[in-house]
Amino acid sequence: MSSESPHTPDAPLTTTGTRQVPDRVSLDGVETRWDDAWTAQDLYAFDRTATREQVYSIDTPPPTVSGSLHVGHVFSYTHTDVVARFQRMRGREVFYPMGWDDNGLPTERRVQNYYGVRCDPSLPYDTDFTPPFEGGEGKSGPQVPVSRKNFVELCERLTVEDERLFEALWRRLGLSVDWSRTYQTVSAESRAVAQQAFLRNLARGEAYQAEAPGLWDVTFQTAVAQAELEARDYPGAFHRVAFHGADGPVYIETTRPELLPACVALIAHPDDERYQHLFGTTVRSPLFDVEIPVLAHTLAEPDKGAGIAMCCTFGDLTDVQWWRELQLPTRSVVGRDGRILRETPEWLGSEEARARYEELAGKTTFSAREAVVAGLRETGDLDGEPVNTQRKANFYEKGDKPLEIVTSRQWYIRNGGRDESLRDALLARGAELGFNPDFMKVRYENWVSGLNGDWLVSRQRFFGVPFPVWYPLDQDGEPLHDKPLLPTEDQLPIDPSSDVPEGYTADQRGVPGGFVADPDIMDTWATSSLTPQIVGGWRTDPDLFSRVFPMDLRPQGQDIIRTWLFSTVVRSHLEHGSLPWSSAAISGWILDPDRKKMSKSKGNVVTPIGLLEEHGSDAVRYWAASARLGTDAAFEIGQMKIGRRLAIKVLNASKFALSFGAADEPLSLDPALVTSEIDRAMLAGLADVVDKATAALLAYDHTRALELSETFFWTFCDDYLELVKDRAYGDPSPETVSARAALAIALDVLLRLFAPVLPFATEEVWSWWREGSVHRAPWPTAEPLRTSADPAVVSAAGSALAALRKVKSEAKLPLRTEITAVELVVPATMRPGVESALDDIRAAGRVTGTLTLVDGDGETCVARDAVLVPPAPKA
RNA sequence: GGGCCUGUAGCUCAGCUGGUCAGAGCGCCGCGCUUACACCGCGGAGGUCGCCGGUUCGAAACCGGCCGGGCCCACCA
Repeated sequence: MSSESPHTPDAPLTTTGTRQVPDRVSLDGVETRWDDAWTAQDLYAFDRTATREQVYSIDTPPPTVSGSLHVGHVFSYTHTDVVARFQRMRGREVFYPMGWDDNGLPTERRVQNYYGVRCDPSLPYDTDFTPPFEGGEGKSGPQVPVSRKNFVELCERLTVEDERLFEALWRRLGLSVDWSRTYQTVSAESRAVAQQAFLRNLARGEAYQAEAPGLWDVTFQTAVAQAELEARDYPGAFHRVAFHGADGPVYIETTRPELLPACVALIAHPDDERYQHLFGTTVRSPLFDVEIPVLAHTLAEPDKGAGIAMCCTFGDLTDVQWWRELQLPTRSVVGRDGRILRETPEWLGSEEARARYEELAGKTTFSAREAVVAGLRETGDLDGEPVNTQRKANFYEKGDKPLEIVTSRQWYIRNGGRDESLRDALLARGAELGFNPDFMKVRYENWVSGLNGDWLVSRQRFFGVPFPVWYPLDQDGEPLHDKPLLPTEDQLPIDPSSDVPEGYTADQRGVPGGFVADPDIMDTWATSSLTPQIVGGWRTDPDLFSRVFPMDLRPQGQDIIRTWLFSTVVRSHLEHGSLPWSSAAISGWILDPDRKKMSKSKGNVVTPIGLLEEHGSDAVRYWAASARLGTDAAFEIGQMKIGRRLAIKVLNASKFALSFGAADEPLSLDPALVTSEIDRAMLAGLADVVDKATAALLAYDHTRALELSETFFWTFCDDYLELVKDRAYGDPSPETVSARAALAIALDVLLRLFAPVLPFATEEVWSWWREGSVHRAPWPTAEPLRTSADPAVVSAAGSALAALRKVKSEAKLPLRTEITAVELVVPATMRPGVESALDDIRAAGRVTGTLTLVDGDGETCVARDAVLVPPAPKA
């Protein structure tokens, strides 16, 4: 438990013991070694006695387990882990769980194929069910129907294996998740939370049922919500069709002639001169001979098509609006299977029309269109030939056929789409939420402002969280939808298709006077929108919930702001009257080298585990941490190599800095021992870095923090370390002690600065000379490092050293070449710094003779008239 | 059509609210096994800061327009 690792922010900087630095350092095997150690220590376990003020809670996105993790996941989850580690070191008790999303279409399909089963909610639960096979791929063979409960059990069985692999990857990546706190979106607890939240929405009138036209996917045979729409190009053709008016034909243009029998009006703009004389009159439709009114509505656009539109029930969302606002009749002809309804409608105007219809009945819209067009040709009502066009059609994001609009009974949750005051309240929530980067906020605002209806939460699928609702059946066996039977909260979760409502017996299911289950399941976002409640124990552990909610951070991708982020805000607003979290961190995409979004399409997929094995986890994390939030990043192996180099440099520089003095002699971290000017200047510079890096991390700018630390570190290695190493080697004198203490203090701080990004390398070094874990060590503060010295002393001395090195480099001589005499031209601003570090400069530059300082006015030091004595060739 | 982001050395990117910058790393060229590191070190070359105007004493940075890239909404007659 965490109590073993004190992490007070004010821990003294004076502890140390003996050192055990390996002769050869390496990153090989650090990932598994430290993951094992951290697990054994329960290093990242959440201490639930912490108060809300002490806690930093993260609403981690649950990855879909039936897919596979890709580089983009590694990228964005690293961002979150950097935040988690930083906050933990700052002394916050970090609540960092991991969820698995196993509730959705991808899992449903995978289970079907893997076990050769198909969910049929009407079946009873079979306690001894054994699937026909395991490990199936593809869709071969018949599928055995099983009850929903059996299906869910199979799902849970299969996903356990996926989850194990996912966890192994996350552990190797070094995510500091509390692995005792995982959740599944399909678990009983998740289902119970989803059902309870729904029942509360229902009780407060925020959830309601309505029979209304809505977008419908004919392949999946389910209703689809606005947030799941995708507009895609779809080939179509304009057909110019004649309606028969009293004064001759009225031509309209349509891309959906098969909807002709569903036509309820012709509509033109009220100001359109061409149609003034027709408003208020009627025409008759071709082929089907129905009397159709000609009406005016401002939504009709005079420059589109013929300027007068055929309104059908329903061709598109504009039709729905006209139908509603002009109170038009309903004449549906497309069924839920996407085919023309088999029953011949009664509104058709003649025997001939009925015959025409019967030819269409049962056909797909595509075939029906061909038949209607043929009919129009025959009667001469098609003017000219169809003109091909590219139009946009709405698709379900997972579907491949354009959506139809059909009337159905569905559940909705209010989200401001039809209610201005709720919309304003949700916009205010968005304004209250700290988006990182902040421009992501406008995506939220645009989406909420553009909502045109409430949130459709019911889906006509089988696998998912069922609505906890039954309906009584009247004496005719018809369900009474307005008198739902509901379970109590303590009965949850329930499956209405196998559980029985209070006051009924199982044999009354489906019989007149009995009851029937609501057949639908909830939208996957209806569960996902409750991740804070699921993981925080809202239903079963109010004490925990009060300590973690409202949470601190929601990390996620920008593509699901309109879905996951928004729906979570809606649920929290309705249930708790607050935001679900105070901040959101939005990660960008990973682009492949061609600047395309890295997708799962073959060719540009790199398996994450392969990356981690090849480059090391710290290296991959470094690449991820080098990209700002909200910005797309290139998949760059080069950046990982730089990260690996940095991690190895940390190892080597640390080994060196710890090598001075006897290994069994404690190293002091007391700043009071640091007396030499350049040492004090180095620490002063480090103090600035600590301040700026801390501020950057608090602002969710991990990139800037890393850059600051890294830049300092390389200068520290290349200049400072070179300058002081001779002094540090010496016999203990105040100057030697100063150098050693400064090195130890700087190392101690640098390791902690790098710990969030390079958890393995820093922990490795920490273990050589410190107790406990660097990841529970306090985040460094600037105060103990602050001195009166000017950080510029280090750069001045560095410039002087560079000048001496350059002389040797240009003479093509080794750096250990001695300089017996040299003039150093020093800019006035650097003079004090160079003078104060002169002994170190001489030592590092191997200046054994005279070194004369001359005033100069450049920006760097320049060495001239150097007398070089090359080292004797090696024997 | 509306909105957001973006265009800086061959590559990946820094350049915070206009006045040391034209920068870093990679790559490239040259040199060097220096008692931490050759999974390294040192030195060097490389750019009209997309284009055109404007504001200003001064713009890569601010404003307008254009061009190019990415994304989100709207567009189904």
